[in-house]
Amino acid sequence: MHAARLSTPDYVVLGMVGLGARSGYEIKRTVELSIRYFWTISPAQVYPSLAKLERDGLLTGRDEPQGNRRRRTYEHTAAGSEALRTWLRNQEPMPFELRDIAMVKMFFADALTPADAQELLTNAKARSEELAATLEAIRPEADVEAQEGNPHPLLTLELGIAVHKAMIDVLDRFARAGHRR
Amino acid sequence: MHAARLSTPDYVVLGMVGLGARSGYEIKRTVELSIRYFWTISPAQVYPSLAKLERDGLLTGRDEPQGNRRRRTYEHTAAGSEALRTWLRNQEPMPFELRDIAMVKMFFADALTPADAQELLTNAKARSEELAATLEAIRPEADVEAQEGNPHPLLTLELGIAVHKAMIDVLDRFARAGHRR
DNA sequence: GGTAACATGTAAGCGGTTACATGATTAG
DNA sequence: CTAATCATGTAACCGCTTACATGTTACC
Repeated sequence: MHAARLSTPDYVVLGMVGLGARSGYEIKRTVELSIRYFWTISPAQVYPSLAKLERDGLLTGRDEPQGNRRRRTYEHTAAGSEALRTWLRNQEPMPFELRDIAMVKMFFADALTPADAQELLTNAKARSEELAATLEAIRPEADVEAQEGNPHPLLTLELGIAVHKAMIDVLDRFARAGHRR
Repeated sequence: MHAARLSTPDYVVLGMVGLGARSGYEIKRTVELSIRYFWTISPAQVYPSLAKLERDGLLTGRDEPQGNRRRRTYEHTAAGSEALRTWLRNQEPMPFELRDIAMVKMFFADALTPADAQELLTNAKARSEELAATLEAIRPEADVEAQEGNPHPLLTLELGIAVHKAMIDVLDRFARAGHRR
């Protein structure tokens, strides 16, 4: 029950249980449906994390098999809710970490012929357009959730959309400025 | 001399040599001054990577000590330039990978009191403002480089600035919309 | 009867960082 | 004299992913 320091993935698991994801499987699926564009998590992290959080007294688990299919569900303890809030309030440094191969390639694009460089930028723009469209597609659900009193998933969704629209704008302006030459 | 497949950090090293960074130390420093906001690299990667690229015949190294201070400098071979261009042209999938604790925290902010949630968003906004300002500060150098015929570092710089300005906008609109309540 | 989804877990490996180790030169 | 910068490297560790292993239930 004594708390080894929790990692960010642990807090993601804790947070998802707080939002109603009950089993490990559901946590993983919910991550895919929501925060996938700024955080990912694999089953090999989720299950050990749940076990650890339960050992530390931040979650209570109970077996809730569906027929013969096993299933373990979790809920916050009081300590678990408090640990999540403490982490959210805690003003640790939050470096903006982006590892983007497309940006790296664009940075080095001078090594290419103008035509090849242009193609690279076109691909990057297409990628952002696809991502923005994908995010727009889930906006209705986030809207509903916002009207039900939790506007923050909509906020992060809008941040994602805005980021990609901004990138599209810059790439468009650059192309029009005629750096192709 | 036979090529084990190169990783992205290897191509970053190769690309930096192409842009004129000569020693391992200089490569590391140049990364810090330029692409740090979308790619990082540590000395423990740079030196083995240089050795590998030389073994593979993509770089030629020569010892160029400065006084008694040792120093090994590198240049592209023809195969090295070609390998870089091939990689830049190659249309591998380039997933947009962002791991951002601030976004995660904002996503879960509903677990906080409105006042604490607002503070979280204020911090996120401040972070983007600082980053945008830092990037703006190096714009003059990128402008000069663009006028000298390599506009791509300026492009990636502008992408970074635009991304953070977009985030600031969304966070401002959200705050004004009065979700604090 | 087969595929997809539900469900949980482990083992091995990889990519990367941190910390360490060493030493020369320059600027204050 | 001392701190910062230049310069190169290794060893240990860690977080995370991939691949594997197993079994159930729902749907076509």
